[in-house]
Amino acid sequence: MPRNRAPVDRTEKRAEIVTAATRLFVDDGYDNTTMGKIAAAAGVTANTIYWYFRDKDQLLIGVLDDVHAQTLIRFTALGELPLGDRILWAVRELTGYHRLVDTVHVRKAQSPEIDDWHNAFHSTWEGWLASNLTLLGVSEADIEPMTRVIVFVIESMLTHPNTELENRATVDVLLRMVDPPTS
Amino acid sequence: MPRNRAPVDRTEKRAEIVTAATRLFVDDGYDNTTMGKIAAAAGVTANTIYWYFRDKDQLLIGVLDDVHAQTLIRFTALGELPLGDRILWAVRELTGYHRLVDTVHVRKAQSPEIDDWHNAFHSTWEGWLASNLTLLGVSEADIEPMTRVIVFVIESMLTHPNTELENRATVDVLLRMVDPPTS
DNA sequence: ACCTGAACACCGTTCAAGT
DNA sequence: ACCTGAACACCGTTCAAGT
Repeated sequence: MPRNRAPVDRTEKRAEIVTAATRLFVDDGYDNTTMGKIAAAAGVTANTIYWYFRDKDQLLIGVLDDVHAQTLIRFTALGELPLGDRILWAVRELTGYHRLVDTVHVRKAQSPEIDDWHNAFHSTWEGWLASNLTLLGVSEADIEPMTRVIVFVIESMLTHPNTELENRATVDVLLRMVDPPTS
Repeated sequence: MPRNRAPVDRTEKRAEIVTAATRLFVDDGYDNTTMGKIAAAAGVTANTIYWYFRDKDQLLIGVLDDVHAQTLIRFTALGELPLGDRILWAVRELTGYHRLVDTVHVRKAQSPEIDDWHNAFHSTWEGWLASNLTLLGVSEADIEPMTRVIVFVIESMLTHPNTELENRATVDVLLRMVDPPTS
């Protein structure tokens, strides 16, 4: 019996649970998804999930990490694009996950781990945006508030779905903050 | 026995339940607040609440209507102020209700009535903002997306608490969209 | 009309017991 | 180490019964 047999199985089983939970959290929402449904979709019983995750919130973090990692990979694979196009790409890519966004905002008040995850999420994207704004010549003092505004608008665009045309218009007026039209 | 005795009592009892629910939803969150706790705080048993509200979501709507109505009254009582100051006032006033905001965003997917309430809320404030932007000379085509951006940022400011100084800076750069600095 | 005690169906989580 | 059946505590909601 090879020494890495068990660990590999464990990783695979964990991944199956995360995959099942992701689909259910995304489609039906966190509250409507019972541990029993997730377990059934992963081919185990509800209490087995607790061998892999401390509780339902830790499973949520597993889902968030997975979704975020995959999004980061695709985001990095994007070629050079103007800031507005990158933002629209991210909105298009993440709109399907709007229920996860709302759930994180509710549950970060209950779970320190989800609060940490949420803070790290904001740090990651605010850091990326800040360096972009610097490159675009935004003054030092404006970087922080502008970064906040842009992240806020992106998050809200996810949770308040609009048409592609409306999103384009939203991002256009938003970036006029950064790069005012030379009238 | 006066004919309006019962209706008056009913209104008062309903108000007591709403008051109790408001405090608990705001302080502890919707999920952590059981019907039993609300009932105890209002001096009844849990099932009595169902005589006044169809279910927990309808009680949430009762709470939202109450909080929103009171906020509207205070908002109207505000004197003439620049747009930025009015926005900061609203943020200051509503920050304490950030858990309600997040809860509405999660539950509007489950309850058509809460979805309706949320849409009406956005309509009210986007309408008010749109007329303000028109007065400030914003072009017809920009009104709608700018209104969206401002409402999005206000909502996110509530759910991502910052210092008063940070909020001031956020609103300043935000309104540069509306009124670009004459450089 | 209004209120209650008791019950129902369900859910997240635990635990003793198996392999 | 991994998994399960059974149980526990709890919750939103219902209902028959009272006044």
